[in-house]
Amino acid sequence: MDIAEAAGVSIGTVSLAINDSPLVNSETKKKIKKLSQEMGYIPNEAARSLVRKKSRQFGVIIPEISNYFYSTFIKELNSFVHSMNYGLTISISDNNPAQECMIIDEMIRNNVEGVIIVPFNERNSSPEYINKLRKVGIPFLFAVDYYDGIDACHVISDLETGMYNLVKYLISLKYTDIAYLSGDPSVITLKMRENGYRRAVEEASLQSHIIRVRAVDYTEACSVIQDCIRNGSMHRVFVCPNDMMALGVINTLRNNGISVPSECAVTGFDNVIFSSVSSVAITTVEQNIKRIAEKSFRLLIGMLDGNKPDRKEYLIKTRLIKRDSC
Amino acid sequence: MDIAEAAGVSIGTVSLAINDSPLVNSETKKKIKKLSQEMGYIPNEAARSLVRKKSRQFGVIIPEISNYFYSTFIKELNSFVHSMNYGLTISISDNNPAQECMIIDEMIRNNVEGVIIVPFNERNSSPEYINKLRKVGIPFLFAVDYYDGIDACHVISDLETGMYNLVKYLISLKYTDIAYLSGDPSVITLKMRENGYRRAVEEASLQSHIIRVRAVDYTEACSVIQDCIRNGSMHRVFVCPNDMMALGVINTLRNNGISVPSECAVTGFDNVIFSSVSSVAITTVEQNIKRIAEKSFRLLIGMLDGNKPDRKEYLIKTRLIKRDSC
DNA sequence: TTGTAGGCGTTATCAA
DNA sequence: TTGATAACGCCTACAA
Repeated sequence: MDIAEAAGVSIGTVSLAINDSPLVNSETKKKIKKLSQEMGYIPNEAARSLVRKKSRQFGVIIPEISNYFYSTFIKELNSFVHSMNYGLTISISDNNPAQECMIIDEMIRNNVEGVIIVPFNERNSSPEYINKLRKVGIPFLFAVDYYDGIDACHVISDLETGMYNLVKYLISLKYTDIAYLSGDPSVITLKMRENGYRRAVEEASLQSHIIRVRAVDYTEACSVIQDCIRNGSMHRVFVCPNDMMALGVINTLRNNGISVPSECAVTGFDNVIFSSVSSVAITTVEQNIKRIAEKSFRLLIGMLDGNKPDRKEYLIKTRLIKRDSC
Repeated sequence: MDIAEAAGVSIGTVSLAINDSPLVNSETKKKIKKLSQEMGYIPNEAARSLVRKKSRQFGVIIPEISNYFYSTFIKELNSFVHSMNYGLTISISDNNPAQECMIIDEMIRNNVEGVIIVPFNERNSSPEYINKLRKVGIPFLFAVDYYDGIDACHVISDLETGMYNLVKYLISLKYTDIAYLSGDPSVITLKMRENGYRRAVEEASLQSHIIRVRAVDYTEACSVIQDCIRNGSMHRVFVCPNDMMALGVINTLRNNGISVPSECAVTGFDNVIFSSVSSVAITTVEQNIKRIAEKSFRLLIGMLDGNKPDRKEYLIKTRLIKRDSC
């Protein structure tokens, strides 16, 4: 550390000054800070974290990054983490358990102080590798979704109530023939939505129409609706578990000369950007991504201070957004 | 290191074994590996990088993450980096020079071995803080865009040729009244597109119609087209510098009863997902994001081995995607 | 208020 | 083929 000799003090004093210790004379401190500035000194984080046994880094794992929902989550989380003077290590599992396992190891190697895991959207039959985090004493939790069988808390949207309210709203609009495009119900977040639909429809003593789709995406939505049109098995409303599917439904309907919403109503879910960008503004349910990020972060920070979360499940309120597609 | 005593060997031998050194007896190695597995040993990266002076980490800076273009770039880059057994530190500048400056410091502190900078989309009047990287000897380059005045190479799409080819294609379709929605020409990547438009139109001796917009986004596109309709200053084709704007134009036209493409043609740029998701499939120009990521990465890897890039500018070919909006 | 010295977990250089 | 030991750069007692 050449600043030491340049300033004519010992290396220990420099360290104290750099870290703003009150022990060091303010004159000396000023001199050292000025010098270190001039010499472009930048401390070595590896050495620091080695001796302090703290990295001031959090880790977050997401299934994919080129997905507006996840990337927005990252954006929000990133700003919370930075506002507390922590760094955020972002890792992408690519919907792959093996990858996720590797990432966990990586995080441990790098001494992150806490991990937020956003599970991928497929069944993960054996996520027990996640327990490695507990073994080495790194606090962690799930956000947006969770894996069954891991003892950790999770922060997710109250999807069931969200969908329930949406369908209730449809019913209040006097719709009675309401179909739901549902994916694999073994995926928790899809199951929750489906439950909301079911509950609302049953309460109103309406017939439930669940159309199973193989994948909850745009293309699949298009082809399913194409089929419905061919078969004449149309419904007055198509409720979709996400906005991309709603968009697919709308585009397919319109391309077949069926007008939305006058002949056929459609709703989405998530309120990702496309909602406002569609040819007809889509009625949808907004997930409060920022709030999920914030809550996860606060819980994690709390766990660092030894505060165990007081529940296993934290549900974040959703918001019904009424637009023009129904 | 408790593995050492458990295995009855010295700590140095354990280190060798863990790192698969051929110096150590294969029996011993096997025993040590087995033990370290059982004991759940995970090496401390901070200590490692401290002594090796290598972090096996690259850094990438992007302006925002909840943007399909950037997040796709990250996705591609991430997989290249991981395939070479490096880690990728992803940082978000949030379109903020001060933030970008802090990130650079952070990367230096963390000893990353190379940095890829994706500049933000506004003028950066004094990006000289980036030169700190050079001072400490960390190789870096620009991708997707670049800042003037920094001596580094950049890997970007050949946007000018891309736009030129698109407009030539329009001309070959016998369109003659072609307007261009252009943003701030002091932004390099917008300027390049505009130049392409100009060149094609001039070569064909057509009148050029450049409509300046304040921001190159969806809302602005909508309001500009709304104005055109009001003023009766319509054109036969609206060429947009990106797909979101094209979507805005199309939706506004259709909502005003103007059919696309029969009355009015529209084109986009970038080929982000929306292109195929619009009510009418948008003719656009694809940027080869994967190729940009790959080339940037290869150059950076090369620089680690002391290979100076042989040029300052690397242009990646774009691809014209003919669809239904014209 | 400042200097000295030990140690964080690992690798690398010798010597054995 | 292995063991001992000195770094790596920084922080932190404790001593001065």
